Amino acid sequence: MNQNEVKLYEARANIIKALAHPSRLYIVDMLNKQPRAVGELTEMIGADTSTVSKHLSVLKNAGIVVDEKRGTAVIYTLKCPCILDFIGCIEEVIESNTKTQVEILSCCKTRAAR
Amino acid sequence: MNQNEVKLYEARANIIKALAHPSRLYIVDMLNKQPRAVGELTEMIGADTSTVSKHLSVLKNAGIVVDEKRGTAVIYTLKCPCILDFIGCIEEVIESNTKTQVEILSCCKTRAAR
DNA sequence: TATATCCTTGGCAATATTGCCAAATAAGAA
DNA sequence: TTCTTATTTGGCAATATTGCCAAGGATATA
Repeated sequence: MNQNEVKLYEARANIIKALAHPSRLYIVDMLNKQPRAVGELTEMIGADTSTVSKHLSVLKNAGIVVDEKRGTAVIYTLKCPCILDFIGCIEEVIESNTKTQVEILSCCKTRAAR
Repeated sequence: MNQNEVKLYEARANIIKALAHPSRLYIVDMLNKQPRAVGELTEMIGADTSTVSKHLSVLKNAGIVVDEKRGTAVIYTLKCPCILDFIGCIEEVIESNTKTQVEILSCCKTRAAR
């Protein structure tokens, strides 16, 4: 890896890191349906407001969401809906893993039956 | 978030976490071109063998790659090529962020020129 | 068997992430 | 202005990640 490659992969990793948390993935899913205020998301997630606010700032810094003030509230919106294709791929990996598990289990069953 | 939702988002986050590292993203890119032995990847990355081996085991545990022994070597192969669509999306986010930066800069230039 | 090669694992220190509480800030309402 | 609501920020302890070194398999070759 040369310097430029390192920079490229670091840039990618930084965005992926922003997604690498259950609450933040949940937020992305929720914002895909509609923009939401911090308070709404906080209630849906069931964590401290400050925690959710920090999660949102991680997503914002990564350029995944944008915010907009409306009165005292702050509305967050998903900026790149392609994030969801991404999640489709993750689901494929999960399914593939599950399939592998099932195969392992059925293999053991067969052997035990002999 | 109910219990099942928590489990779902945790499962997704675990796979995304496995991708959230520059060296591991590089490995995924390299394995997309062709399967590789640990030693080859180690040389390409320029880290300690043990470090690369641990990165590979993270990817393997997440179900993103598979390994296969060949003599003393261990060949790793990308299991889910859809991972790359995923990276396409990440590139979109990076480009979008860059665009935003350019806009901010050009805005400042305009003001400075007045 | 001995020896070399390739890879994984254990251990550990440095660093980063997470989530809560408390305090600060922002904006509208009284 | 003062009060209230909505959100962000600072601080901190608990936890997780990272990367090196050293040691431990596993497999081929002499």
